[in-house]
Amino acid sequence: MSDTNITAADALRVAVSDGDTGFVQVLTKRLDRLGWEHIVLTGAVPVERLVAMRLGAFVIDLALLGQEAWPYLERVSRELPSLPLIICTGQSTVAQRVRGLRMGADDWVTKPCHPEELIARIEAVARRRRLSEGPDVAAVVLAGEIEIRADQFQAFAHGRSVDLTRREFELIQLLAAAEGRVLEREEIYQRVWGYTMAHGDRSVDVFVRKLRSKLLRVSPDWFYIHTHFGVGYRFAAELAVEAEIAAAVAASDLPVPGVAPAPVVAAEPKPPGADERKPARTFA
Amino acid sequence: MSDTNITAADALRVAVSDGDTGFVQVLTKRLDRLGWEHIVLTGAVPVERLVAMRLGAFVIDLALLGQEAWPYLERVSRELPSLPLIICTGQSTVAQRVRGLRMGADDWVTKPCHPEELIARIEAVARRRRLSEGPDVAAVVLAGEIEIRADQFQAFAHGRSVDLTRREFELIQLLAAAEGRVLEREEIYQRVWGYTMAHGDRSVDVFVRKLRSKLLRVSPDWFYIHTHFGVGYRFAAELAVEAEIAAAVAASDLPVPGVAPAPVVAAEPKPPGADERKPARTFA
DNA sequence: TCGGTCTGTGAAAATCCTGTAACCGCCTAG
DNA sequence: CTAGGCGGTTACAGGATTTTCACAGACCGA
Repeated sequence: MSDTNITAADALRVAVSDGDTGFVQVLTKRLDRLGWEHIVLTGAVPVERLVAMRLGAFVIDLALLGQEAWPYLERVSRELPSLPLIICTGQSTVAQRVRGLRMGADDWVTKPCHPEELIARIEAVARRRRLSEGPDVAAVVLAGEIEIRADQFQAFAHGRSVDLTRREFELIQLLAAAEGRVLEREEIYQRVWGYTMAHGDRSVDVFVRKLRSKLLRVSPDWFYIHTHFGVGYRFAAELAVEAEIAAAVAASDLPVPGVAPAPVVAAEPKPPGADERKPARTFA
Repeated sequence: MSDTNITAADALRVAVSDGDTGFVQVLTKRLDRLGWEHIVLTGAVPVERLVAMRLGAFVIDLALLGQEAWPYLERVSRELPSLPLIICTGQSTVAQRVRGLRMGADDWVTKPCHPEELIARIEAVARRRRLSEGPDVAAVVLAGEIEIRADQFQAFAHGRSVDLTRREFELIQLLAAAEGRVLEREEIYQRVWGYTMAHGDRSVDVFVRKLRSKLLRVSPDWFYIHTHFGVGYRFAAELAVEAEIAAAVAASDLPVPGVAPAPVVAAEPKPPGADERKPARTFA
C-alpha cells in the first residue's frame, strides 16, 4: 500500500511523436514527475523500432506525418494492436476522428489540451489494457537455487515446490525483492501483514524460522535469510562454505570490507548503501 | 470464423444513462442500425441491476445525477472494473475530466458531440477490452482427457459431454485459459461473475466442487483443479498416479529422477508418520 | 565475565480456510 | 401450476495455517 508501489505499478514507458516542442516540453516535465520514462520521436519511426522500445503507450500527432499519417497509423495499429495508442493532434473533423478511432486508436485528444488530461487519458487506456492482460507473467525472481514465482504464489528449487504457505510466500517475496537490504521487523510486518505490528509480536521471527526450515530442506547448501541483531533480516543467497568463511573473518575481527563479494559464486553486486552498522556475525 | 461471428463480435449491449431525449433518440437510432442492443436509463441504477444487464458498455451523463454523480461513478467503476465506461456530458473543467478518468472512466466525451464519434469511441474501448480478454478464438483447449470447446460452451471427454452448466463452463474455461497459473478467488469471481466478490462469498468454491465432481465422473484418473490454500485455484491436468508419486517423493524427501518436470503437486512432508493419505489435491 | 536484550525453537491454542451437503428461490419446459 | 435444472446461500466439520507462549541460547555493552 506504499505509494512507491503505486508508482511502480503505474509507471509506463511512453513515446511521444510530436513536433510542437513547447507542448512536448511541458508534457515530458509532467511525465518525469510521475516517474514515467518517455521517448520523444519526431517522425514516422518504423514499427520495428517501436517494438524494440517496449512501449507502454504511444502518443502521436498526426499533423507531423502529413500524407503518411493514415498509412502509418494503420500500420502501427495492425502490427501493435496491444499498444495503447493516443492521437493528440490539432483541429480535426468528426470524420477524421472516427476514422482514426476505427483504425485502432484508443483515444483522440484535440490540441490544445491540458497535459494532465492527456496523461489521465493515457492512464485510462493503459489501465484498460492491463486489466485484460492479467498479472505479469515474467514475475520470477532467482536467488541461489531458489526460484520465486509470483504467478504461482510459490517458490521452487530444482523444479520442486518448496511448499510455502501464503504468508511464508509473501514474506520470502518481500525479502527477496529487497535482496541485499536489511529490512526491519516493523517494516516487514507492515508490508506483509498489512497493519502495524503490536509491541512484542514475534510473528516475523516465527515465519522466518519456518522459511529457513523449508528452504534448508530443498536447498541445504545455501543460506538465504540472514539475521541482523537488533535490526531485522536480510535476504541474500549465500553458499554455506562462503558464509562460514565470512563468519570466520568477522569473528577474527579483521577489518575486511570486501567480505560479501566472494569468489566462489557470482554474488549479486550489493547496492552501495547496503552495508550498515557493524558487520553482522550472525549467519544462522 | 463465420461472418456471423463478425457481427456477434462487434455487437454490444449498451446502456445509456442520459436525460437529453433528443440526443438519446439520435443515438439509439444509430445503434439500432448497427444492430446493437441498447437500454436507456434515467437515473442512478443500482450496480446489481447493471450487473444483471450484462452490458458491453455504459454511457453516462454525469449531469443527470447531480450530487450523486461522483459517488455513483466511483461505485460503478469499483464494482465493475471490466465494464467499458464512457462519460458523455456537457461542459466540464479539465480537473473534472481528469477526476473522472482517474476514477475509472475509459473516455470522456463532451456534449454536444456527434453520435458517430461517440460510437467510435465506445468501439475503441470495447475493442481494447476484448483484446485483453484473450485470443480466446482458440476455440478448443486440451488438457489431460478433457477437451474444452468454446464454440459449444461445453467440455468433452472421450467424445462424451461433461454436461457442464453455463457457469461451470465459464469457470473451467477461465481456469484452463490460465493453465498453470494460480488464480485468486477474487479474480475468478471478477472475471466469471463480472463484478466484485462480496466478502465471504463461497460461490467459487461451490462451483469448483461441482466441476471437480463432474470431471471426476468422466475422467477419474486425472486431477484438474488444484487448491492453493489461502490463495485460490490452479488448473493443470495431472494423472492421479503422478500426483501420488509426487506426494510420496515429497514425503520421503528423496530426489527421484525424471518424475517431476515442473510445478508438481506435493504433500506436506510429514515426519515419520508417513501417512498414506489420499493423493494430494491441495497445494499449499 | 555478567546481566539485560534479542532471537531461535518447539509446541499448544486460536483462527482461518476449504470441502461438503443440504437448502432456497427463480425460471422454464412440460 | 408443477417438477426439475440451475445459480446461489448457508451451516458445519475437518484440516491447515497463523498466533501465542515459554524457554533456551546468542549477542552486546559495560
